[in-house]
Amino acid sequence: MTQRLTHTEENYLKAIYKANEKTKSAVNTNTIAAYMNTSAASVTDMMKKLANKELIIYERYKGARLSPTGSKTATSVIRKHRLWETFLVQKLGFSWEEVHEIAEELEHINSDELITKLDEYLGFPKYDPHGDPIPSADGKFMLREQMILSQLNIAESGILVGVKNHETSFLSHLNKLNIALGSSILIKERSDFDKSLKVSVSEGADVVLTDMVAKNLLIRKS
Amino acid sequence: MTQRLTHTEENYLKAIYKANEKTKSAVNTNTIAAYMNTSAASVTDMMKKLANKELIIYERYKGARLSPTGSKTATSVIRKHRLWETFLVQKLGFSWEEVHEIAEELEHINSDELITKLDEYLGFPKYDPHGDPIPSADGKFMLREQMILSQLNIAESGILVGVKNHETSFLSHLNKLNIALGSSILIKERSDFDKSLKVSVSEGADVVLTDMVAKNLLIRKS
DNA sequence: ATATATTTTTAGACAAGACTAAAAATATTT
DNA sequence: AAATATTTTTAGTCTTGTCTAAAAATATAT
Repeated sequence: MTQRLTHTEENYLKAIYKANEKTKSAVNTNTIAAYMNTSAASVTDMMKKLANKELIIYERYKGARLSPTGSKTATSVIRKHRLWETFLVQKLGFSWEEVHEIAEELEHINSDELITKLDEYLGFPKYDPHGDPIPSADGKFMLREQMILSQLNIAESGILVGVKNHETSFLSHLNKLNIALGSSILIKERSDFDKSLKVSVSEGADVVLTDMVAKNLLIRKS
Repeated sequence: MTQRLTHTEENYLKAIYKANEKTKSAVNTNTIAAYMNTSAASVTDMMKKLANKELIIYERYKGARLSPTGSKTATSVIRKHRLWETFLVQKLGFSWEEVHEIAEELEHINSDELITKLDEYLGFPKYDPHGDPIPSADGKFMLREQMILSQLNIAESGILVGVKNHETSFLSHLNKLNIALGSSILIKERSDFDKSLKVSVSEGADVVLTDMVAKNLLIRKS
């Protein structure tokens, strides 16, 4: 008896889910407000509604955490988002920095059958175009061994499997550097001064990555 | 400078467009209320809002008609609906009676680029899975020569190019009779009593169609 | 052409999701 | 531990889209 939720309710659940991934404990009102780009007062209002619907466990002044139902809903929305992003890139030819906004709308389309068929059509992908894991229908994520590029030593190399930052500007920056999912990155030098790296990408020309960039690249050691 | 509209506003515009297709003149409040499955009072409220935004021309007690902008918006929503229906059937393998509801949601996704790419991906289809014409980006419909099956005489035949009724029950009925878009239908007998037809479908076994069914089948004479 | 019926609009309310400003609770300093 | 700062909640409004009941306009029938 999954109740039908509004887009806004679904987005709040997603925000709590994502905030909780990082902090682990109950999520603050202000944190949610930042995620949702709204006021703390609005968040409090919504927390009461979601608690009433038993989607979250909420205690005044203590923050919120997802109930089992709420968690299921949140992962289902994330699943839909990531499957749609995969569709947009793999089938329609969008670039990875163009798909987030559109998927933000598509993720709220309400049809289990649609998602089942889309998943099949895409060949049951396990990762989306940014390398994020796509949860299965029952909410399980396929985990993988990964580390941050900055943790590699000189002469070590890795395959890019994901990015931590999804901003258009960051992704476009990677495009310009010819860095994409699957690229092989070999560390050649590290500056003692600012930790910037000289790397070669897929056996090609050398490029310089600031530490800020390197910290946002997830690789599998190779 | 196309303003961003709510789903509801878009649905009202679509309703006015469709009602106007039939009646040609300004559309009554009650007619719109029936299309939207809401009260006349709500319609009046919305008419004021849409008139304020210059999407319709509205006169109290006289009804509404679309402005050029309103008409453009309505056709764009219809274009999106029909492209998505085509996607659902051709790519995801849905049956023609399953796609309307899902497309009712998808038609409100807001991205011109998405629709351009989807159109291309589908091979620029001119008709959707029910045989309805898909308007081009500039709002033009591809018309075709067609007539209603009931107008055929004995021994004449036609190719099914569209259906006038989109209800699930009607479409499932056609499925059972093995009638689909492209089927060739040959009239063999007509009952004087109730106008029911004995026809053969694509050179196959004979089936009986009630007049109610025959009136909803659009064919190209063959 | 007057009475009756129908259609449409107005008036007043409500729920959802948001806001601002002020009050209350909790955290952090000194 | 008192004073100050921060966070969170409450109170009161607003907008959107809806509703019902009553009033006004238009259409139909006698």
